[in-house]
Amino acid sequence: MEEIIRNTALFDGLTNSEIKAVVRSSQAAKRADRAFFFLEGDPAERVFVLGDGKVKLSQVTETGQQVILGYIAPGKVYGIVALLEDVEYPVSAQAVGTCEAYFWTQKDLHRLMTDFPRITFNAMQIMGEQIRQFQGIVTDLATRRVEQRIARAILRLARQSGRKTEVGILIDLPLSRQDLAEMTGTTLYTVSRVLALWEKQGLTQSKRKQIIITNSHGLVTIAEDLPSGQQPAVWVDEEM
Amino acid sequence: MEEIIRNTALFDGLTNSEIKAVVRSSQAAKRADRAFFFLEGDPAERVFVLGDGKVKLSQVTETGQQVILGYIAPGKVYGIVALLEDVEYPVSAQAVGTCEAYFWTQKDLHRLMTDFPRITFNAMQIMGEQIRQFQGIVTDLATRRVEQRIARAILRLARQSGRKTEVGILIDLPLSRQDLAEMTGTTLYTVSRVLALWEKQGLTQSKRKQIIITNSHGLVTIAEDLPSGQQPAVWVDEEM
DNA sequence: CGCGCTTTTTGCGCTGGCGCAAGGAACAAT
DNA sequence: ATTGTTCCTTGCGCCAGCGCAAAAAGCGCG
Repeated sequence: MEEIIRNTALFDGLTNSEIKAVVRSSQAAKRADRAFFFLEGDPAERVFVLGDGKVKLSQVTETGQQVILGYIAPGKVYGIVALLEDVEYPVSAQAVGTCEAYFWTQKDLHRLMTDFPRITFNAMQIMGEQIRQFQGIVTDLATRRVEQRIARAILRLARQSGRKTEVGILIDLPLSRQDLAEMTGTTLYTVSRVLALWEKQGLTQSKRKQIIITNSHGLVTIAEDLPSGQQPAVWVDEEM
Repeated sequence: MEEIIRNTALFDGLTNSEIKAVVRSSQAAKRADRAFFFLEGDPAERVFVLGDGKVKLSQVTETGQQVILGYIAPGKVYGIVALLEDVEYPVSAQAVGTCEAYFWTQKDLHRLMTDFPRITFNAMQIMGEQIRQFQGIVTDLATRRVEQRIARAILRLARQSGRKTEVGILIDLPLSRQDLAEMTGTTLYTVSRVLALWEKQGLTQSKRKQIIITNSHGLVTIAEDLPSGQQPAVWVDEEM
């Protein structure tokens, strides 16, 4: 547990004794599958670091459509907006499978930040990272066609939750067609059809809530919209 | 000029003497129409506050398609990622008309931030704001149909660059159909047709690179996809 | 005022992707 | 095994939005 906290970007660069202080003011939170850590619109007062499991971040529109903004892997921070004053969580955070997390209240973290300014620096770094990521997603949604968006979403997931197997890179998440549709602004029907096509082309293998990339090269070709047969930039390290 | 800097969110809550120190380390930058303050991919080493004019933030895909991520109004901060170490600007910032801005180097700002921690706090606040905004745009792009997205983009612009006139709320930006298309992930043709329709319905009046909202109520109805005739939430204050 | 450039409009044909509906497959619980 | 539930597939019809092309309208400049 101290291990997780020590290796989190939020507490990067702290000394052992500083980490101790951080650990001391931490609290633990467990969630069963599908339980929420917080809901969109809740007053944001806790910053979380995921210990074990996966967490889904999503928004829901007035018409009830869900949008998945991303998944959190162990060691990653979520709910970081709780550092700011008087804000609400802009997304909901839901456990995907049983989860263990650590959290700090706004008050505790403010104290830690004054004691150890490095944390403030780290927090800004994380927020900057997020801004960049969302800007990229906006550009994706605005310019790419559906097949490309799906390819890019899968590659993004592979980079953060990919696990190498004999067959290929397994997306280590229970990821339904519906989920993928909600990440890419399309429908489960279209996702299903695209995955069926890719299976035929030998790019992926997919089962119920599971996807394996069997030819990342080929998938990258689609993701970058190359006229096929070109050298793609590195997206997923083949030798993970 | 001190006036602008004093009223910027980044320097909110500083005392007069502190503002003086901030002003002392500031530098001025002017740009002609269409000139760039920085390009996507440039090493990020300056944080800007716009004094006069308008600035467009955009990304370009490998295939050359431009995406407009937003416009900056006077008094607003841009390039704030330059606070972080070793990053590149994720967007380009281009002058729309002649612009005057003030900027601080990363080094200067780090010093100011240690001297006046309030600046750090403000910076985080701004970044949090941006994260929320982009998350909202992602959800828009993923779930709304074109007409709705255009309505929402225009209302967003109205809130930050709207000017009340006798006819209605003028979007105080030279905004072409193409620009609006690049903000909403559609084509200039579709934007043109939508604006023509709205003109007929009395919702907007549009000329070359200019849009006036003549019935914000009606526009909001579209933006929120209400079955028409319902009470919309407040989007743009009619009594601006 | 006339020329050239940029922006806008609109007709037209086309298609990518939507979404219903129905059936099948995988999993969980008893 | 049986039943219920959730998830996935696929045929089919449809239409929102794309994008070419060509013309019109504005604007700046000499």
